[in-house]
Order: sequence, then C-alpha cells, then structure tokens
Amino acid sequence: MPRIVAERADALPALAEVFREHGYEGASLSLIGAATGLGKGSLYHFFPGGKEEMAKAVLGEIDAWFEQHVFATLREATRPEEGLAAMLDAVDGYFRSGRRVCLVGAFALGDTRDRFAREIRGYFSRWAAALCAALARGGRGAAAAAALAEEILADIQGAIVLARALDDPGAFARAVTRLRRRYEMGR
Amino acid sequence: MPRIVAERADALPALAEVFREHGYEGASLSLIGAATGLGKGSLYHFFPGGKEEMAKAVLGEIDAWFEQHVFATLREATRPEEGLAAMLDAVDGYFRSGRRVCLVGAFALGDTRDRFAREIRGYFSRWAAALCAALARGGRGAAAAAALAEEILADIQGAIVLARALDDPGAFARAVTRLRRRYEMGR
DNA sequence: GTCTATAGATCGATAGAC
DNA sequence: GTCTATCGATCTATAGAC
Repeated sequence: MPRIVAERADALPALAEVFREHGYEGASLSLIGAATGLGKGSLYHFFPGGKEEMAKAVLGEIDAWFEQHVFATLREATRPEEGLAAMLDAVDGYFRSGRRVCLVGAFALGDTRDRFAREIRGYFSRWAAALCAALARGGRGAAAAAALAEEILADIQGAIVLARALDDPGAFARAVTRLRRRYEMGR
Repeated sequence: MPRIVAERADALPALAEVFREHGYEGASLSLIGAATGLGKGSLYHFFPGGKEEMAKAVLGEIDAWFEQHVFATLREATRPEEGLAAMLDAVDGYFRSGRRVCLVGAFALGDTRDRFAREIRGYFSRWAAALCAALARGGRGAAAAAALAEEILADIQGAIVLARALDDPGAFARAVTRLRRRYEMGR
C-alpha cells in the first residue's frame, strides 16, 4: 500500500472532512487516525499541538482556498458582476451544491467559537470586505454595499443550515440561483 | 436552599442553555449537573435515556415554544403582514437580538444532525410551511410564497451564524430590520 | 428522589522501540 | 517517521445507601 501521507499538508483534506462531519469535539483521534491513515505518533509528529493545531491547520487551508478562489477573484475582477458570478460558482462548487457544510460556520455556531474566534472572524470579515468592495465598485454607495454584502453572506450561510436541516441540498442550490438572478449574474 | 428543580420540566431551561453554549458533545454530565443543580442520579431519574433524551426534551420544548409563539401566530393572524411582524418580534426576542444561537440550526450543522434528524427537520419544515401559508394568504402565488419563505428562513439562520462569527449581534439585528422594512412590517 | 461512589469505555496525549 | 503500548483524565451510565 502506497504511502498517502508524506507530509503534513497531505493529511489536511481528510482532516477537514472529519471535522466537517463530526465537529471539533466529535472528531476523536481514533476517527482522525482512521480517516488519514496515520497513527497517533505520526499525527503528533505533524501536529505537535494536538487536535487544536490540526483544526487550526484545516481552518488555515480553508482560508487560503477562499482567499485564492473567492476573495482574490472578487477583488481583481475587472467588472464587479463577473467577480460576483465567479464567487457564486466557486461557492457552489466548494459546498458541493449544498451537500457539504461550511466548517467555519459550524465552528462559529458550536462549542468551538471562542477557541478559534480569530480564525472564524478573519474568514468572514475578509469575505464580507472583499464582497463589499466589489459591490461598491459596481456603483453602490459604501453603506448599501456593506449591507448587501452582509445579506448575501447570511443568505449563503443560512441556506447551508437549511439544506442540512431539511436534508435537501436543493435549498442551497435555490439560494445560489436566486443570488445569481437577483444581481443579473445568470449565465 | 429551596429546591429549584421539582420536576423534569424545571430542568429544561438550564439544560437548553448548556446545549446551546457547548453543543451536544461538549455538554458533559458534569456541566449539566452544575447548570441544573442536579446530581447524575436525579438526571437519570428524570431522563432514563441519558443525554440523548435530555437533548430531545430540549428540542421538544423549543419546538413547542415556536409552535405557540411563531407558527400559530403566523397561521392565525387575520392580516398576514401582522403575522410576519409578530414572527420577527418573537424571533428577535427569542434569539436575544443575535446574542443567542439557534440550537436547532447548530445541531443541523454539527455532528448531531443524524441523531436528531426528525426533530430538526420537523422544526424547520413546519416553520417554512407556516410562513409560506401566511405569504400565500398575503396574495403571493404558491411557488413564490414557498421560495420567499425559504429565503427569509435562510436570512434569519445565516444572520445568526454571522452574528456569532463576527461577534457582532448587530449582524442579526440588521437582518431583522431589513426583513421588517422589505415586507413593510415596520412599526 | 437525590446523593456518592464507581464501573467501564474512550478521550487526548506521551513514551519508546524500530 | 511510524508504530504499539499505555498513561491519566474524563466521559456516560449504573448501583446502592439514605
């Protein structure tokens, strides 16, 4: 059997899945070991800080992914509407059209908010800022852009909650569609 | 010291607070014992099914509260707009203007969705149905009412996520305000 | 009914062989 | 680097005194 995990970063996707499915407290080292194929010794070699360091690494990778695929796109798009459309595409893909939860949102609601407050707040505030700037470049006033950015983020996060609660990914898909239509980002 | 908990129902508010603050896994029997003032013996006397029965009882009480103060109001209001306004008042109060999370939403996002799938789905689907019916009585078509009900619920749930994530209850207050204004429910 | 004591399992984390 | 063995702490749940 080939070695799948050769360095710390290789373990992050499996690690993220465990945290997403079981939450921070529910993600036991046994589950993590099974998901990554690593024994506890290896895990503590890669993450001397234990479970907290594992979760921080996962949050950091999620942040980096959104920074690259979402926030940067929003900031760099020549036409702001293109940035918004690209954001919705990326978000729809990332959340598997509603079949995957937002780990950062789940951590925010759950027992883990205080422990990772900095990371959680950074993720959402930079997302809101990038979206707000794009909306402002699209011609909206500063206050209106900020309010709208907040509303769009709430819609996305709330749709993830509903999709999970109703066991209906369509609830998320419909949210993405209405956001696309509303800002004339349909393709 | 007077006995505070004389019957099962007396323990539910404290129980709910513990689950809300620490999540299902994080709510240990020690925490629960401290919050309710009951020893493990008493807790297992009231809830023979253990922690799972405690959580189900809490979800049931939340459901009953919303049934009485939100769903029924939506269904019974003579003018639908009054029902919507009353719903937003009740919701704003219940979630302490954004300082309190929605336990059902948190359970839906977290590790506990499967265990309480029936309760979680029932809460949100009945909320959506009552809201949808009120919107339809207000003159909207069936499809439009259903879509709008889903959007309003997503906005509320997402605003709770944002308020917690940004540590800014204002994110929730602003959501309530924009919902009030948008559907001309301002007072 | 409520308590203390504790069983039995599992937790996160560490040590040491290889 | 990766493993196994194991630690002490903590968990849920039970038993039995009162």
